[in-house]
Amino acid sequence: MGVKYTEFFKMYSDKFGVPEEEWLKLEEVLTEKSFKKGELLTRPGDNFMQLAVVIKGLFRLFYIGQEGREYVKTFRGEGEIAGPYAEILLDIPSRTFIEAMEDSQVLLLSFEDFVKFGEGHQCWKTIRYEMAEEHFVQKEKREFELLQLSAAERYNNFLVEKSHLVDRIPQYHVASYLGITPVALSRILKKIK
Amino acid sequence: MGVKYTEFFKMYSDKFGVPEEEWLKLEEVLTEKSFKKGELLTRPGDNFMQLAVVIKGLFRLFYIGQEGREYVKTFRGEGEIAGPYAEILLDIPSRTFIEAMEDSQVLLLSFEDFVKFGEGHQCWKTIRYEMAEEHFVQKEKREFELLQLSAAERYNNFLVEKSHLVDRIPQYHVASYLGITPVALSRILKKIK
DNA sequence: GCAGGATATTAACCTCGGTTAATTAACTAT
DNA sequence: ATAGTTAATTAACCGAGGTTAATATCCTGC
Repeated sequence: MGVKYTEFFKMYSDKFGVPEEEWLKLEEVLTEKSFKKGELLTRPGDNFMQLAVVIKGLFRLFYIGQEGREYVKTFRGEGEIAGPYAEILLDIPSRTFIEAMEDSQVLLLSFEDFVKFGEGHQCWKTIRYEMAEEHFVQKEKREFELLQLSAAERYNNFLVEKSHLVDRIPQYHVASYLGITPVALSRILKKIK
Repeated sequence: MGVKYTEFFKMYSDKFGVPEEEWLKLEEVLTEKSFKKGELLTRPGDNFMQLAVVIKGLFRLFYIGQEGREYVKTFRGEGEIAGPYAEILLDIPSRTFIEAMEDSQVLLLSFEDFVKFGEGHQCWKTIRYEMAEEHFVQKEKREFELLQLSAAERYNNFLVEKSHLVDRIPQYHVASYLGITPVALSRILKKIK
Protein backbone atom coordinates (compact mmCIF):
# COMPACT_ATOMS: atom_id res chain seq x y z
CA MET A 1 0.00 0.00 0.00
CA GLY A 2 1.79 3.06 -1.32
CA VAL A 3 1.37 6.74 -0.88
CA LYS A 4 -1.30 6.58 -3.54
CA TYR A 5 -4.01 5.53 -1.09
CA THR A 6 -5.14 8.98 -0.15
CA GLU A 7 -7.96 10.11 2.04
CA PHE A 8 -9.60 11.27 -1.11
CA PHE A 9 -10.02 7.83 -2.49
CA LYS A 10 -10.99 6.27 0.79
CA MET A 11 -13.76 8.79 0.96
CA TYR A 12 -15.14 7.60 -2.35
CA SER A 13 -14.67 4.03 -1.36
CA ASP A 14 -17.01 4.47 1.58
CA LYS A 15 -19.46 6.62 -0.24
CA PHE A 16 -19.86 4.65 -3.45
CA GLY A 17 -18.88 1.17 -2.45
CA VAL A 18 -15.90 0.77 -4.70
CA PRO A 19 -14.67 -2.78 -4.12
CA GLU A 20 -11.09 -3.47 -3.10
CA GLU A 21 -10.10 -5.03 -6.42
CA GLU A 22 -11.27 -1.98 -8.35
CA TRP A 23 -9.05 0.19 -6.20
CA LEU A 24 -6.10 -2.03 -6.91
CA LYS A 25 -6.75 -1.81 -10.64
CA LEU A 26 -7.01 1.94 -10.40
CA GLU A 27 -3.78 2.20 -8.50
CA GLU A 28 -1.98 0.63 -11.45
CA VAL A 29 -2.76 3.54 -13.70
CA LEU A 30 -2.17 6.33 -11.21
CA THR A 31 1.07 8.23 -11.30
CA GLU A 32 2.35 10.66 -8.79
CA LYS A 33 3.89 13.97 -9.70
CA SER A 34 5.46 16.80 -7.74
CA PHE A 35 5.47 20.50 -8.46
CA LYS A 36 7.64 23.20 -6.99
CA LYS A 37 6.02 26.44 -6.00
CA GLY A 38 5.36 28.45 -9.14
CA GLU A 39 5.50 25.55 -11.55
CA LEU A 40 2.66 24.98 -13.97
CA LEU A 41 0.51 21.89 -14.31
CA THR A 42 -0.87 23.24 -17.58
CA ARG A 43 -0.82 26.36 -19.68
CA PRO A 44 -3.29 27.24 -22.46
CA GLY A 45 -2.86 25.05 -25.49
CA ASP A 46 -1.56 22.06 -23.56
CA ASN A 47 -3.21 18.80 -24.29
CA PHE A 48 -3.68 17.77 -20.72
CA MET A 49 -6.32 15.10 -20.20
CA GLN A 50 -5.65 14.19 -16.60
CA LEU A 51 -7.73 14.57 -13.50
CA ALA A 52 -4.96 15.63 -11.17
CA VAL A 53 -6.03 14.98 -7.60
CA VAL A 54 -4.18 17.14 -5.13
CA ILE A 55 -2.49 15.12 -2.39
CA LYS A 56 -0.57 17.97 -0.90
CA GLY A 57 -0.30 21.65 -1.71
CA LEU A 58 -2.44 24.18 -3.46
CA PHE A 59 -3.14 25.15 -7.04
CA ARG A 60 -4.51 28.25 -8.67
CA LEU A 61 -6.51 27.98 -11.91
CA PHE A 62 -6.65 31.15 -13.95
CA TYR A 63 -6.84 32.56 -17.43
CA ILE A 64 -5.40 35.70 -18.89
CA GLY A 65 -7.68 38.14 -20.67
CA GLN A 66 -6.82 39.98 -23.88
CA GLU A 67 -5.50 42.96 -21.93
CA GLY A 68 -3.12 40.66 -20.10
CA ARG A 69 -5.03 40.62 -16.86
CA GLU A 70 -5.30 37.48 -14.76
CA TYR A 71 -8.67 36.04 -13.75
CA VAL A 72 -8.58 33.41 -11.02
CA LYS A 73 -11.25 30.81 -11.62
CA THR A 74 -10.66 28.86 -8.47
CA PHE A 75 -8.21 27.38 -6.02
CA ARG A 76 -7.77 23.66 -5.50
CA GLY A 77 -6.40 22.21 -2.30
CA GLU A 78 -5.94 18.75 -0.88
CA GLY A 79 -8.49 16.20 -2.04
CA GLU A 80 -9.70 18.33 -4.93
CA ILE A 81 -9.23 17.97 -8.65
CA ALA A 82 -6.74 20.41 -10.08
CA GLY A 83 -6.91 19.34 -13.74
CA PRO A 84 -8.72 21.48 -16.34
CA TYR A 85 -11.99 19.69 -15.81
CA ALA A 86 -14.17 21.54 -18.31
CA GLU A 87 -11.62 21.21 -21.08
CA ILE A 88 -11.15 17.52 -20.37
CA LEU A 89 -14.89 17.00 -20.65
CA LEU A 90 -15.01 19.00 -23.85
CA ASP A 91 -11.95 17.16 -25.16
CA ILE A 92 -10.15 20.35 -26.02
CA PRO A 93 -6.73 21.73 -25.07
CA SER A 94 -6.42 23.54 -21.78
CA ARG A 95 -7.57 27.14 -21.74
CA THR A 96 -6.25 27.76 -18.27
CA PHE A 97 -3.03 28.18 -16.42
CA ILE A 98 -2.81 25.86 -13.45
CA GLU A 99 -0.08 26.92 -11.10
CA ALA A 100 1.26 25.36 -7.93
CA MET A 101 1.10 28.04 -5.23
CA GLU A 102 3.14 25.87 -2.91
CA ASP A 103 5.33 22.83 -3.33
CA SER A 104 2.66 20.30 -4.25
CA GLN A 105 1.96 16.72 -5.16
CA VAL A 106 -0.78 15.33 -7.34
CA LEU A 107 -2.05 11.96 -8.40
CA LEU A 108 -2.50 11.84 -12.15
CA LEU A 109 -5.35 9.83 -13.62
CA SER A 110 -5.90 10.04 -17.34
CA PHE A 111 -9.50 10.66 -18.20
CA GLU A 112 -9.26 7.99 -20.87
CA ASP A 113 -8.38 5.41 -18.25
CA PHE A 114 -11.14 6.67 -16.03
CA VAL A 115 -13.66 6.26 -18.83
CA LYS A 116 -12.39 2.75 -19.55
CA PHE A 117 -12.94 1.83 -15.94
CA GLY A 118 -16.47 3.08 -16.29
CA GLU A 119 -17.07 0.48 -18.96
CA GLY A 120 -16.08 -2.15 -16.43
CA HIS A 121 -17.49 -1.76 -12.97
CA GLN A 122 -20.56 0.42 -12.46
CA CYS A 123 -19.09 2.23 -9.50
CA TRP A 124 -16.91 4.37 -11.74
CA LYS A 125 -19.87 5.77 -13.56
CA THR A 126 -21.37 6.65 -10.23
CA ILE A 127 -18.23 8.50 -9.28
CA ARG A 128 -18.27 10.18 -12.65
CA TYR A 129 -21.71 11.70 -12.16
CA GLU A 130 -21.05 12.54 -8.54
CA MET A 131 -17.97 14.45 -9.61
CA ALA A 132 -19.82 16.31 -12.34
CA GLU A 133 -22.80 17.11 -10.17
CA GLU A 134 -20.61 18.43 -7.40
CA HIS A 135 -18.73 20.64 -9.83
CA PHE A 136 -22.01 21.92 -11.22
CA VAL A 137 -23.45 22.80 -7.84
CA GLN A 138 -20.26 24.64 -6.98
CA LYS A 139 -20.42 26.71 -10.15
CA GLU A 140 -24.05 27.53 -9.69
CA LYS A 141 -23.21 28.88 -6.27
CA ARG A 142 -20.51 31.01 -7.80
CA GLU A 143 -22.90 32.29 -10.44
CA PHE A 144 -25.28 33.29 -7.68
CA GLU A 145 -22.56 35.21 -5.90
CA LEU A 146 -21.24 36.98 -8.97
CA LEU A 147 -24.73 37.99 -10.04
CA GLN A 148 -26.20 39.00 -6.78
CA LEU A 149 -23.57 39.93 -4.23
CA SER A 150 -21.35 42.97 -3.88
CA ALA A 151 -17.60 42.51 -3.79
CA ALA A 152 -17.62 42.95 -0.01
CA GLU A 153 -20.26 40.27 0.42
CA ARG A 154 -18.38 37.93 -1.89
CA TYR A 155 -15.29 38.46 0.23
CA ASN A 156 -17.15 37.48 3.38
CA ASN A 157 -18.43 34.34 1.69
CA PHE A 158 -14.93 33.54 0.59
CA LEU A 159 -13.69 33.75 4.15
CA VAL A 160 -16.28 31.21 5.22
CA GLU A 161 -16.12 28.84 2.28
CA LYS A 162 -12.36 28.72 1.97
CA SER A 163 -11.45 29.39 5.56
CA HIS A 164 -8.94 26.54 5.46
CA LEU A 165 -7.10 28.17 2.55
CA VAL A 166 -7.33 31.85 3.40
CA ASP A 167 -3.94 32.23 5.02
CA ARG A 168 -2.24 30.35 2.19
CA ILE A 169 -3.44 32.70 -0.53
CA PRO A 170 -2.03 36.20 -1.08
CA GLN A 171 -4.55 38.96 -1.09
CA TYR A 172 -4.12 39.97 -4.71
CA HIS A 173 -5.08 36.49 -5.84
CA VAL A 174 -8.13 36.57 -3.64
CA ALA A 175 -9.08 39.87 -5.27
CA SER A 176 -8.78 38.31 -8.69
CA TYR A 177 -10.94 35.38 -7.57
CA LEU A 178 -13.57 37.86 -6.40
CA GLY A 179 -13.47 39.61 -9.74
CA ILE A 180 -11.99 42.86 -8.44
CA THR A 181 -8.57 44.51 -8.30
CA PRO A 182 -6.19 44.30 -5.34
CA VAL A 183 -6.76 48.00 -4.83
CA ALA A 184 -10.48 47.52 -4.49
CA LEU A 185 -10.07 44.64 -2.06
CA SER A 186 -7.74 46.71 0.08
CA ARG A 187 -10.38 49.45 0.22
CA ILE A 188 -13.01 46.91 1.26
CA LEU A 189 -10.80 45.56 4.03
CA LYS A 190 -10.22 49.04 5.34
CA LYS A 191 -13.94 49.67 5.62
CA ILE A 192 -14.73 46.36 7.29
CA LYS A 193 -12.12 46.69 10.02
CA MET B 1 -46.68 6.08 -29.40
CA GLY B 2 -47.92 9.19 -27.64
CA VAL B 3 -46.79 12.77 -27.61
CA LYS B 4 -44.24 11.76 -25.02
CA TYR B 5 -41.73 10.62 -27.60
CA THR B 6 -40.00 13.91 -28.06
CA GLU B 7 -36.98 14.83 -30.09
CA PHE B 8 -35.23 15.27 -26.80
CA PHE B 9 -35.39 11.64 -25.92
CA LYS B 10 -34.66 10.41 -29.40
CA MET B 11 -31.50 12.46 -29.25
CA TYR B 12 -30.37 10.61 -26.16
CA SER B 13 -31.43 7.34 -27.63
CA ASP B 14 -29.01 7.76 -30.51
CA LYS B 15 -26.25 9.19 -28.44
CA PHE B 16 -26.20 6.74 -25.57
CA GLY B 17 -27.76 3.64 -27.03
CA VAL B 18 -30.79 3.44 -24.84
CA PRO B 19 -32.59 0.27 -25.88
CA GLU B 20 -36.22 0.32 -26.95
CA GLU B 21 -37.51 -1.50 -23.88
CA GLU B 22 -35.87 1.00 -21.56
CA TRP B 23 -37.65 3.81 -23.36
CA LEU B 24 -40.93 2.05 -22.93
CA LYS B 25 -40.33 1.64 -19.21
CA LEU B 26 -39.43 5.28 -18.93
CA GLU B 27 -42.54 6.36 -20.76
CA GLU B 28 -44.62 4.72 -18.04
CA VAL B 29 -43.39 7.12 -15.42
CA LEU B 30 -43.47 10.29 -17.50
CA THR B 31 -46.33 12.70 -17.09
CA GLU B 32 -47.16 15.64 -19.23
CA LYS B 33 -48.11 19.01 -17.86
CA SER B 34 -49.16 22.30 -19.39
CA PHE B 35 -48.55 25.82 -18.17
CA LYS B 36 -50.20 29.02 -19.23
CA LYS B 37 -48.05 32.05 -19.78
CA GLY B 38 -47.10 33.46 -16.39
CA GLU B 39 -47.76 30.32 -14.40
CA LEU B 40 -45.09 28.96 -12.11
CA LEU B 41 -43.50 25.53 -12.24
CA THR B 42 -41.96 26.16 -8.82
CA ARG B 43 -41.52 28.91 -6.30
CA PRO B 44 -38.98 28.97 -3.45
CA GLY B 45 -39.81 26.47 -0.74
CA ASP B 46 -41.58 24.05 -3.06
CA ASN B 47 -40.51 20.48 -2.82
CA PHE B 48 -40.17 19.89 -6.51
CA MET B 49 -38.02 16.91 -7.41
CA GLN B 50 -38.78 16.64 -11.09
CA LEU B 51 -36.61 17.09 -14.13
CA ALA B 52 -39.14 18.91 -16.26
CA VAL B 53 -38.14 18.59 -19.89
CA VAL B 54 -39.57 21.35 -22.03
CA ILE B 55 -41.53 20.06 -25.00
CA LYS B 56 -42.92 23.37 -26.07
CA GLY B 57 -42.58 26.88 -24.74
CA LEU B 58 -40.05 28.77 -22.69
CA PHE B 59 -39.26 29.09 -19.01
CA ARG B 60 -37.41 31.66 -16.97
CA LEU B 61 -35.53 30.61 -13.83
CA PHE B 62 -34.89 33.41 -11.37
CA TYR B 63 -34.51 34.27 -7.73
CA ILE B 64 -35.40 37.38 -5.82
CA GLY B 65 -32.76 39.11 -3.74
CA GLN B 66 -33.34 40.60 -0.29
CA GLU B 67 -34.12 44.01 -1.80
CA GLY B 68 -36.82 42.43 -3.92
CA ARG B 69 -34.92 42.52 -7.16
CA GLU B 70 -35.15 39.69 -9.67
CA TYR B 71 -32.06 37.86 -10.91
CA VAL B 72 -32.56 35.68 -13.97
CA LYS B 73 -30.38 32.60 -13.77
CA THR B 74 -31.24 31.25 -17.15
CA PHE B 75 -33.88 30.55 -19.75
CA ARG B 76 -34.95 27.07 -20.77
CA GLY B 77 -36.47 26.33 -24.13
CA GLU B 78 -37.50 23.22 -26.03
CA GLY B 79 -35.42 20.15 -25.25
CA GLU B 80 -33.92 21.61 -22.12
CA ILE B 81 -34.48 20.83 -18.47
CA ALA B 82 -36.56 23.43 -16.69
CA GLY B 83 -36.63 21.85 -13.22
CA PRO B 84 -34.52 23.27 -10.37
CA TYR B 85 -31.58 21.05 -11.18
CA ALA B 86 -29.15 22.14 -8.46
CA GLU B 87 -31.77 21.86 -5.74
CA ILE B 88 -32.84 18.44 -6.95
CA LEU B 89 -29.23 17.25 -6.79
CA LEU B 90 -28.84 18.74 -3.33
CA ASP B 91 -32.18 17.28 -2.26
CA ILE B 92 -33.43 20.59 -0.93
CA PRO B 93 -36.55 22.64 -1.67
CA SER B 94 -36.51 24.91 -4.67
CA ARG B 95 -34.76 28.25 -4.20
CA THR B 96 -35.91 29.56 -7.55
CA PHE B 97 -38.99 30.78 -9.30
CA ILE B 98 -39.55 28.96 -12.56
CA GLU B 99 -42.04 30.77 -14.71
CA ALA B 100 -43.58 29.93 -18.05
CA MET B 101 -42.93 32.88 -20.36
CA GLU B 102 -45.28 31.43 -22.94
CA ASP B 103 -47.96 28.77 -22.93
CA SER B 104 -45.76 25.73 -22.40
CA GLN B 105 -45.68 21.98 -22.00
CA VAL B 106 -43.23 19.87 -20.07
CA LEU B 107 -42.57 16.21 -19.50
CA LEU B 108 -42.22 15.50 -15.79
CA LEU B 109 -39.78 12.84 -14.67
CA SER B 110 -39.25 12.45 -10.95
CA PHE B 111 -35.60 12.31 -10.03
CA GLU B 112 -36.32 9.38 -7.77
CA ASP B 113 -37.60 7.37 -10.72
CA PHE B 114 -34.64 8.43 -12.77
CA VAL B 115 -32.25 7.22 -10.08
CA LYS B 116 -34.11 3.92 -9.84
CA PHE B 117 -33.69 3.41 -13.55
CA GLY B 118 -29.98 3.96 -13.07
CA GLU B 119 -29.87 0.96 -10.77
CA GLY B 120 -31.27 -1.09 -13.63
CA HIS B 121 -29.76 -0.45 -17.03
CA GLN B 122 -26.36 1.25 -17.23
CA CYS B 123 -27.45 3.67 -19.92
CA TRP B 124 -29.29 5.82 -17.39
CA LYS B 125 -26.14 6.42 -15.41
CA THR B 126 -24.47 7.50 -18.60
CA ILE B 127 -27.24 9.97 -19.24
CA ARG B 128 -26.95 11.14 -15.68
CA TYR B 129 -23.31 12.10 -16.00
CA GLU B 130 -23.76 13.53 -19.45
CA MET B 131 -26.49 15.77 -18.10
CA ALA B 132 -24.40 16.90 -15.16
CA GLU B 133 -21.30 17.48 -17.23
CA GLU B 134 -23.21 19.52 -19.75
CA HIS B 135 -24.70 21.65 -17.02
CA PHE B 136 -21.29 22.15 -15.49
CA VAL B 137 -19.67 23.24 -18.74
CA GLN B 138 -22.50 25.69 -19.29
CA LYS B 139 -22.04 27.25 -15.88
CA GLU B 140 -18.31 27.50 -16.27
CA LYS B 141 -18.86 29.43 -19.45
CA ARG B 142 -21.17 31.75 -17.62
CA GLU B 143 -18.64 32.24 -14.84
CA PHE B 144 -16.09 33.18 -17.48
CA GLU B 145 -18.42 35.75 -18.94
CA LEU B 146 -19.46 37.29 -15.64
CA LEU B 147 -15.87 37.53 -14.47
CA GLN B 148 -14.19 38.71 -17.58
CA LEU B 149 -16.58 40.43 -19.95
CA SER B 150 -18.27 43.81 -19.85
CA ALA B 151 -22.04 44.02 -19.96
CA ALA B 152 -21.89 44.97 -23.65
CA GLU B 153 -19.75 41.96 -24.47
CA ARG B 154 -22.03 39.68 -22.49
CA TYR B 155 -24.94 41.02 -24.48
CA ASN B 156 -23.23 40.18 -27.74
CA ASN B 157 -22.53 36.66 -26.53
CA PHE B 158 -26.12 36.34 -25.52
CA LEU B 159 -27.26 37.25 -29.00
CA VAL B 160 -25.13 34.47 -30.44
CA GLU B 161 -25.71 31.76 -27.85
CA LYS B 162 -29.45 32.25 -27.51
CA SER B 163 -30.18 33.55 -30.99
CA HIS B 164 -33.12 31.17 -31.25
CA LEU B 165 -34.70 32.70 -28.14
CA VAL B 166 -33.85 36.36 -28.47
CA ASP B 167 -37.10 37.51 -29.98
CA ARG B 168 -39.13 35.58 -27.43
CA ILE B 169 -37.60 37.29 -24.41
CA PRO B 170 -38.42 40.87 -23.37
CA GLN B 171 -35.44 43.14 -23.00
CA TYR B 172 -35.77 43.70 -19.29
CA HIS B 173 -35.43 39.99 -18.65
CA VAL B 174 -32.37 39.86 -20.85
CA ALA B 175 -30.91 42.68 -18.79
CA SER B 176 -31.52 40.74 -15.61
CA TYR B 177 -29.86 37.69 -17.14
CA LEU B 178 -26.82 39.81 -17.98
CA GLY B 179 -26.67 41.08 -14.42
CA ILE B 180 -27.58 44.69 -15.23
CA THR B 181 -30.68 46.90 -15.11
CA PRO B 182 -33.02 47.50 -18.06
CA VAL B 183 -31.81 51.10 -18.05
CA ALA B 184 -28.20 50.02 -18.48
CA LEU B 185 -29.08 47.63 -21.29
CA SER B 186 -30.99 50.34 -23.08
CA ARG B 187 -27.92 52.58 -22.88
CA ILE B 188 -25.74 49.82 -24.28
CA LEU B 189 -28.11 49.27 -27.19
CA LYS B 190 -28.06 52.94 -27.99
CA LYS B 191 -24.28 52.96 -28.21
CA ILE B 192 -24.04 49.85 -30.36
CA LYS B 193 -26.48 51.03 -32.98
C1' DG C 1 21.30 42.39 8.77
C1' DC C 2 20.59 44.31 4.23
C1' DA C 3 19.16 44.79 -0.55
C1' DG C 4 15.82 43.87 -3.93
C1' DG C 5 11.59 42.17 -5.12
C1' DA C 6 6.95 41.10 -4.11
C1' DT C 7 2.60 42.62 -1.62
C1' DA C 8 -0.34 45.89 0.30
C1' DT C 9 -2.05 50.47 1.19
C1' DT C 10 -3.50 55.01 0.08
C1' DA C 11 -4.88 59.00 -2.78
C1' DA C 12 -6.70 61.34 -7.04
C1' DC C 13 -9.22 60.83 -10.80
C1' DC C 14 -12.39 58.36 -14.16
C1' DT C 15 -15.99 55.19 -15.95
C1' DC C 16 -19.54 52.05 -15.95
C1' DG C 17 -23.58 50.81 -14.31
C1' DG C 18 -27.28 51.83 -10.53
C1' DT C 19 -31.23 54.85 -9.07
C1' DT C 20 -35.04 57.76 -9.73
C1' DA C 21 -38.23 59.78 -12.37
C1' DA C 22 -40.32 61.59 -16.42
C1' DT C 23 -41.51 60.43 -21.34
C1' DT C 24 -42.52 57.65 -25.09
C1' DA C 25 -43.69 53.40 -27.38
C1' DA C 26 -45.81 48.98 -27.68
C1' DC C 27 -49.35 45.69 -26.28
C1' DT C 28 -54.12 44.16 -24.63
C1' DA C 29 -58.58 44.05 -23.98
C1' DT C 30 -62.94 45.82 -24.26
C1' DA D 1 -60.45 53.22 -31.84
C1' DT D 2 -59.43 54.10 -26.94
C1' DA D 3 -58.02 53.48 -22.39
C1' DG D 4 -55.05 51.09 -19.43
C1' DT D 5 -51.19 48.54 -18.75
C1' DT D 6 -46.53 46.97 -19.63
C1' DA D 7 -42.06 47.79 -21.71
C1' DA D 8 -38.37 50.77 -23.34
C1' DT D 9 -35.96 55.09 -23.65
C1' DT D 10 -33.75 59.13 -21.94
C1' DA D 11 -31.78 62.40 -18.61
C1' DA D 12 -29.61 63.80 -14.13
C1' DC D 13 -27.26 62.32 -10.43
C1' DC D 14 -24.60 58.96 -7.49
C1' DG D 15 -21.50 55.39 -5.95
C1' DA D 16 -18.69 51.14 -6.45
C1' DG D 17 -14.92 49.71 -8.40
C1' DG D 18 -11.05 50.55 -12.09
C1' DT D 19 -6.57 53.00 -13.16
C1' DT D 20 -2.35 55.04 -12.16
C1' DA D 21 1.11 56.13 -9.33
C1' DA D 22 3.43 56.97 -5.09
C1' DT D 23 4.49 55.00 -0.62
C1' DA D 24 4.82 51.56 2.81
C1' DT D 25 5.26 46.86 4.36
C1' DC D 26 6.63 42.28 4.09
C1' DC D 27 9.62 38.55 2.34
C1' DT D 28 13.49 36.14 0.81
C1' DG D 29 18.13 35.08 -0.30
C1' DC D 30 22.66 36.09 0.34
